[in-house]
Amino acid sequence: MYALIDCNNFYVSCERVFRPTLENRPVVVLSNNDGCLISRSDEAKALGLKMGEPYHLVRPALEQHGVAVFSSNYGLYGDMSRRVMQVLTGFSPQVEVYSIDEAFLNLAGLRYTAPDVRAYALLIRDTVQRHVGIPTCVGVAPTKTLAKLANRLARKQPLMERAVVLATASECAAALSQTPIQDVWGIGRRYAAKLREYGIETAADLAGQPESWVRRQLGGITGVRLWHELHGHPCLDFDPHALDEDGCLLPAGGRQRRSVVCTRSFGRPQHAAEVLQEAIATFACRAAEKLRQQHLAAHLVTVLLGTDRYKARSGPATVSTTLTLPIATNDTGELLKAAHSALLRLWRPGTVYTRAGVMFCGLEAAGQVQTNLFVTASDQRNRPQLMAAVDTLNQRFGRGRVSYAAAGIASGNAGWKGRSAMRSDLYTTSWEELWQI
DNA sequence: TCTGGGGTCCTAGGACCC
DNA sequence: TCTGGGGTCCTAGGACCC
Repeated sequence: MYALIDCNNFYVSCERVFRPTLENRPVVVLSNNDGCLISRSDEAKALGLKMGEPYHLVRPALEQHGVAVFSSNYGLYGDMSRRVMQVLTGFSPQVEVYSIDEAFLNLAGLRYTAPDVRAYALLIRDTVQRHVGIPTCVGVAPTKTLAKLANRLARKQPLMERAVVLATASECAAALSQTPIQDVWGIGRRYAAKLREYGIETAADLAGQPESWVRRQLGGITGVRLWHELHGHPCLDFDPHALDEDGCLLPAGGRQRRSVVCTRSFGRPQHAAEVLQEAIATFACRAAEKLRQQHLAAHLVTVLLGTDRYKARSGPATVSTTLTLPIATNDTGELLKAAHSALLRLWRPGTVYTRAGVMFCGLEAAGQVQTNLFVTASDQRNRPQLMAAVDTLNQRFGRGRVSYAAAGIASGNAGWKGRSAMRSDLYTTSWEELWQI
């Protein structure tokens, strides 16, 4: 049996922990650049506000209804997430962190410290609420896909009872027939529309089709796995995170990451090469930091430039180019050089860009990098120590405290930087912004 | 003026190898 | 009538997740 614990309206719930007066009031959190609505309280959902709606379009309605609005504060959400996951490690030795706000627990072979599975699920829920202040839903079932489905059903329950267990075949069957096809994990908008054309409206309808038909319609093996999962046969990997001696989750999961990305929309559209160069350098520095944090090195560097997605145009909205480095690296200096030449290859005078980004692929474990015949040891001497020193300083004194000049001087008026006008404080991770009572 | 960011997996087709 | 078998790597495109 797997349990899926999912935080309710996670970003909004994080804001409410530190602003309890926002309980029972409509609250929304915006995406980067204050662009879209990406988290809504139940009250905000009841007002008809939709996921992903552009802020500038719904702003009058938000003001009219007195909705509390926050820019996103990933420093805070990341730390709250870490706390939630930490609590979950007390309920199973096998925790798979699936996203910032949800995790799977493997319950196989556990002796519950509760009368039955449902009581255990509720105990998990109550403990997260009490220790971290975040409300959750718990779904328990024989496969991850069914646990997802159980979790969705739990969301409809009264606040204190949000746990659903699907143990028997009849419980699973009832849950399948209650679930609209578009709510099944792995069925997105396209597949849902396609399946509805064949008269498939619920998860039960899909499970009732022959396996071969599902294979043909739903992208081959992916569809077959989904079908078996709905029938209660686990097909998806469970990748528990390793725990250290203190029971803390180690950052790297079972499998190695495939790519590390940093992309941003600009506060205002940009065309000048020097400005784009500064933005790209900033993103490359940030992504290189992430590489080192995860002990990875990259040998493919991709730079992306995006134009207005919502304007009529000829040609693609995003252009990109990739450079291959002879040897994988996580040295910011080398990655900056590569990103810079990729940018020069891509940039066209007179074009107005609204977004840009840097992507590192071809990842290898740092320290086990395949080298080549023509590299001499002195090329690399002291560079890892330099990077480690830069990272240590920035960790201790704040991000960007020590930086490359190519990334620009923090003047605060760089037009490419995104808006974030309504960000709450970093209550739990910054000495300057500690929660004040 | 104004519409996010960061990921994953799978398939098909082409080019190439022995 | 009629042209093998078994592979790898890369790219583009499509779908999905939160």
